[in-house]
Amino acid sequence: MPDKDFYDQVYQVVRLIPAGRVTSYGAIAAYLGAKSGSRMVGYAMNNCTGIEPPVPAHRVVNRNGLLTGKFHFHPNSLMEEMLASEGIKVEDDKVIDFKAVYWDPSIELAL
DNA sequence: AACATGACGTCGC
DNA sequence: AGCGACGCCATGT
Repeated sequence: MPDKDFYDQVYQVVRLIPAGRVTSYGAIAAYLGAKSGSRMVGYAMNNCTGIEPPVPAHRVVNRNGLLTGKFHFHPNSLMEEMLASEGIKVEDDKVIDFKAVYWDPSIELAL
């Protein structure tokens, strides 16, 4: 699979997400330049399971702060547990105070 | 090479 | 405000 570097880019950014913070697929996509490739980010995450080092995909949610990929985790409840373990409150599969814990790579990593 | 799919996002109704 | 459809780009078959 060529362009695997794209995935690595995504993984790298996700790994840079500080604990207790979350970001959106679109933000990562935009940071990588594929602002319209939000799906690609999610697709990359799909492959993140089983790679090394592990990627904190639980810190990545959709634009609504919804844990869309929650069902993709081994135990579908692991995601919110990990988030809760980092201080992120999750309710009804969505992040509480999303904007408060939001972490935008385009800003935090500020090129 | 073409078709179908996907952990999203945005526009339209 | 809630639901449906289209668009984008890369991957796999």
